[in-house]
Amino acid sequence: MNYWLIKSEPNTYSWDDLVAKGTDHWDGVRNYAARNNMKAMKVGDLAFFYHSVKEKAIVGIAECVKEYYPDPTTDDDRWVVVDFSPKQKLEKPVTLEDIKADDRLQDMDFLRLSRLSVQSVKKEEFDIILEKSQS
DNA sequence: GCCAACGTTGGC
DNA sequence: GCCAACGTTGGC
Repeated sequence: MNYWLIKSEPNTYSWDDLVAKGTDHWDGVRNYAARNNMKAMKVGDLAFFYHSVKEKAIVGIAECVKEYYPDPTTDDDRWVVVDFSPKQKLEKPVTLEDIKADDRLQDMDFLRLSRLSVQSVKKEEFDIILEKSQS
């Protein structure tokens, strides 16, 4: 079981959009590092859903329900998508500020590689953030 | 709205 | 295959 973080601008695609759809593919990734992460995802893996730009907060947890397959939105066979379903909404969003303020989370890819749209999260980091969402 | 970071493109 | 130019993302 692995943990991930996926980012989206809520204006383009929000947590509520995923909830409304039930299950949806995560398309539009055009970055090799992000794609490689998607290829590594397994069914049952969990991903934080982060709203960038305006909210700058993790708002929910999505579960990978289908492993990677070719991106239906392009003919270019380099790109793939995975399917997600909403798993649970966080009681309280965990903001970028919250993450920056926690000494234990300073090494996250999230802080170092702010532009990577699909990134991996360590189990310890996942647990810490989950804990923050409940306090 | 600005600008830094960084990934991608394209000329050589 | 290198590297400069360019475009995009996303925090501030």
